[in-house]
Amino acid sequence: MSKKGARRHASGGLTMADLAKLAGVSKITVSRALGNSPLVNPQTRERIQALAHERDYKFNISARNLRLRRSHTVAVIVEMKPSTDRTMFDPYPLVLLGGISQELTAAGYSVLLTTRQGASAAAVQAADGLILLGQGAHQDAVRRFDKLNLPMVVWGAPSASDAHVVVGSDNRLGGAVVARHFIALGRGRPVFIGNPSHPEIFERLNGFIDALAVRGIKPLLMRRDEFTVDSGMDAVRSLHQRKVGFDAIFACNDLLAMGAIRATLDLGRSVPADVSVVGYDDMPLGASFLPPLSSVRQDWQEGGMLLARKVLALIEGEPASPESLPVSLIVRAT
Amino acid sequence: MSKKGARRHASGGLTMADLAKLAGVSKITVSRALGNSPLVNPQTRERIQALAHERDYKFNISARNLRLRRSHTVAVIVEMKPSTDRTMFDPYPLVLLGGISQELTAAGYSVLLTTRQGASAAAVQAADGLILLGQGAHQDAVRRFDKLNLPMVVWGAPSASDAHVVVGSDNRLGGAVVARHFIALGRGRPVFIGNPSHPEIFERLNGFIDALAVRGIKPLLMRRDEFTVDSGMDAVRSLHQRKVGFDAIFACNDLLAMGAIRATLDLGRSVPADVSVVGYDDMPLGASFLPPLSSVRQDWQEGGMLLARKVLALIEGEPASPESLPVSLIVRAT
DNA sequence: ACAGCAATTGTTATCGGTATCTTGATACCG
DNA sequence: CGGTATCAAGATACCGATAACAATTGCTGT
Repeated sequence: MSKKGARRHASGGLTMADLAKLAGVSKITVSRALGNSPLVNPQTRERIQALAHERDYKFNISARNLRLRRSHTVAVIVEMKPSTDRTMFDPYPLVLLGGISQELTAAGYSVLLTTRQGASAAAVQAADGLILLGQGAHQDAVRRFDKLNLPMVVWGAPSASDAHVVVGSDNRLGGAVVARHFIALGRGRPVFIGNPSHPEIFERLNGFIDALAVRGIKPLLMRRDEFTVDSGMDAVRSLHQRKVGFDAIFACNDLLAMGAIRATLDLGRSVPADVSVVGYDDMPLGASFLPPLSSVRQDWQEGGMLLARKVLALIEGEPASPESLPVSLIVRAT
Repeated sequence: MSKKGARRHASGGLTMADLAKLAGVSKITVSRALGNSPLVNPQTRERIQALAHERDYKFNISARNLRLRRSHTVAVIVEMKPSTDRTMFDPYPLVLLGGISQELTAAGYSVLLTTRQGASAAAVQAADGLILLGQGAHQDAVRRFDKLNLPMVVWGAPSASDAHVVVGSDNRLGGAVVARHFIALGRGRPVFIGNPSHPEIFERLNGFIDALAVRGIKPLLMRRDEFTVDSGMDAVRSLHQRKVGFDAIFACNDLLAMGAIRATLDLGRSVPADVSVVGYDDMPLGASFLPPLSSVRQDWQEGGMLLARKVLALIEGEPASPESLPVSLIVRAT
């Protein structure tokens, strides 16, 4: 019973040696023909390629990998807990993945997707390079993968202390852009909603604070750990209960922003007349929200592609440097 | 310049032969020790494992794969166009992936993520099995992968004609459940919004129609290709312009449902007093929508795990049959 | 006519593991 | 005490591709 399935895979196909025998040449000639090497006669090449196609010959990648000592594979390690984790349900990592995948594929590489736990599962070691996604990446995880001694690129907020190539969008700029927007609108009592224990969000907060400081404005920090609509509503209600005045809200995520707007409206105040609100991530839904949400947009797709290009560079032995991607403020109705 | 990076990867580590020399045994003994084979003396095993750890020995997966003719890898092929494609920006495939990944990892397998274009990129051939995600999967793509002759499982709507193992959530049931909900509410003029050229959505529509037919009710089909809020609003406005009466809406996606609700409210009608609305997918945001959205929930996580289990079964040569996952109607305020 | 060169193809070794078959040593049995 | 069972470890032969080097052929130039 277990034979059938296994055998189909195991010895289903011909090898180069088989093809060689069929074509009356040696294996190496077959190898060269299939690899489009200039070392074979064009006619021979044609003949062998045709034969290979006809007989449905399939490459044995493992053999090639072994011989070439290269797998043409990059492992992408994602923080992906099955629990109620943010990362897992957000569409963004997927877009990031899309960018990575697109770029790697174009370069003839494959993507080995792994979770942190699964990363021990051997196969990662066969990769030519590593990409780390997920906010926790900076702390302990990085070290574990460091010692694999593979070309590695990390997505996140760069910190002075790390020695690896970090690519991320410019969160500090994101915060600053919003701050300047508020200043331009003449807002003087801004609130920041979010969880600054995430390095990326910490950066947003810092950019926000610093840019506001230019005008002597100090924002209020409403720490909220969840990235949900409810959490955003709760934050604003809590402000109200404490009778704290505010005329602008920077939520570090669009869902929080939506919640904040809703709670603000519920309290009888107008958005944007009384309170300006800006979110982060510019999720597709934001444009259809009522009122249409202003938000900071990150180019995830491009981020993924950049990550991919950096690993590829490292794999080729070329240098690669950390890089921050610009973000843009999309001003809508709020 | 290109040497440094390449070399680091290529010949950085020791081989079993090296370890063997160091330990004064033969390489096969090392192999056994590291593989926890009962064929070595426990003491020897300890000693070798300690040595391996100390010297930071790294397995060469390619070599093992070649010898064992197994890669312990499953390729997941995703429809992931960089264009404005639905799949790419939806969080659901990621959840599906999460389920797959979790289950495969637990079984000691890795996930090779590939897009359709990239699927030609060699590495797929090295996989022990295949999982196809993405709505287009049924048509042409399947055949291409069929001839790889690998254990394969497809996510989607089962159709009588296909010969492969299809796993999906029970879309027909999803439609039926909504129909019964409307019937129970006494609604007699239901509308379906969505794009039935997707096989999965076609099923939802059919389930909806059939279950309504029991009461002699015929729903109106508002075909809309985009899965967006705007598209949902547009559908309802169009109904209104054409002066079509309706008292219930089944949108094949939550965003469409939200748009439909908004447009309905804009037109001065009440939800749910005048019009009942049910969406599909039960996205997290739905619960926070105003009014909280009723929706059909699919268990994507479980779906992913099921897909994984089926391929694993096939890989082991065991039989596997198509399967539909139950869905559940989450009744909220609409 | 023969060295010299280019174009093709072949021979051999090797990548780093593991399966199979043997061998050596020790223990156990009647 | 001879013979067999048991355990531990080694020798050898692969898995299927490719690199390095070698060999063959035909053609060129002087």
